[in-house]
Amino acid sequence: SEDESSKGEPDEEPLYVNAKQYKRILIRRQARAKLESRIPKERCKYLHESRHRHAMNRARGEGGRFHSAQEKGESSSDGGSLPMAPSSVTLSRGT
Amino acid sequence: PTIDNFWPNIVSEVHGIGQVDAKHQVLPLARIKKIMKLDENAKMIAGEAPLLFAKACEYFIQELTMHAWVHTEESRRRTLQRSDIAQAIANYDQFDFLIDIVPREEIKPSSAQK
Amino acid sequence: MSNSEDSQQYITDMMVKEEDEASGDESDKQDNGIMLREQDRFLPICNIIKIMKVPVPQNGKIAKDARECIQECVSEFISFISSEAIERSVAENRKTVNGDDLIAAFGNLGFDNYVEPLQIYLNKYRESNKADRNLFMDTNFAQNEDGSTTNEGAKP
DNA sequence: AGCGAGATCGGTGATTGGCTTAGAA
DNA sequence: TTCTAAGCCAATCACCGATCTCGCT
Repeated sequence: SEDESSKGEPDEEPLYVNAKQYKRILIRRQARAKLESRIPKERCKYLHESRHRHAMNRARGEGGRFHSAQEKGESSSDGGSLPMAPSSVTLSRGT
Repeated sequence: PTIDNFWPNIVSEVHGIGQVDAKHQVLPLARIKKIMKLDENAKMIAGEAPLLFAKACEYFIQELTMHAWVHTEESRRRTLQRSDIAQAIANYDQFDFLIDIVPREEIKPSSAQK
Repeated sequence: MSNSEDSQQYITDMMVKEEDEASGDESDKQDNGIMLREQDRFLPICNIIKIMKVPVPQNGKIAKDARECIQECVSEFISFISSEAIERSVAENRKTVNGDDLIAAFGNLGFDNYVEPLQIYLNKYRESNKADRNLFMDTNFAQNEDGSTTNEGAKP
């Protein structure tokens, strides 16, 4: 029950492709093969180390969301660390 | 907003443009040019080429996503996933050039195939 | 000094040059030239997502796999059309790929739907550039000897 | 003349993860 | 039902666009 028609190409086409694209598909296949050695086989977890660290160090709300303005310094002797009690608290996002 | 009205809407949209706003494109022109230069035959590239591609890529992304979403709905899902795109590519011969990028076997089982 | 390199990335950002692969080889090693990063091969994922959300209903979701799939498809789209357009420019002994090469490539590869809107867009872009150039050169002379103002709507 | 590659620069939006829960399975 | 994974926030900094010089046609 398998019958990939034969040849030995990377991915076998379903017998017919768009006639206007066929030749270019083959040319592109060769071009990509030349580039293949320079392409990492898998995607990185993140693109930039600095941005990763920035995201990790950012102030976050209770729901894991990024939150604005957690003070940079942290030398407050005050025990209350909550930014302020707003009139309304975390609102669940209705979808 | 249907597939049949997609290109007619695009055409009337371009007519509505007064002056082409080269800045503030949705897609970065420098990145498009960089991708074009990956071709070993590429020598010089006119400034208008990345601009045309920026527009064309918007159309392409919208059209492919729109075709894929049809299959998302057919499967009674609300999350578009990779297999929907594979289906969309298999069902429209203008997407044949993506056959190596998203091979046929990526189509999830028990789905019709034209 | 505080720059600690992590194992996943290749090189930070300074000292990255660009590829230039010479010739003559199809066997893959590990680094035949310089490794390409995702930023070199793909358009930003954020911009892709924004465009994908347009034809999808407001409450619809998009899987991560699907975003990255479209991202790869777009790059192949660019390379596919470019390849055809470049070949046409070479065939006409030009060193520069221009918009007409691209539009011809769209037509030849079966993307007939793209031709009309892109042609209109290209014409408007060239007109805008000419208009801006003339305005800049003239600056003070608001003289219109030409009068062939093919402009349509003025932009307030 | 005009037009594009390459380098430099400064301004800015893409990148980014923890928690909730929609929704795939 | 179980439990994976998409959306949600906004601050930094890599990259994009603007601008220049220098080359080509």
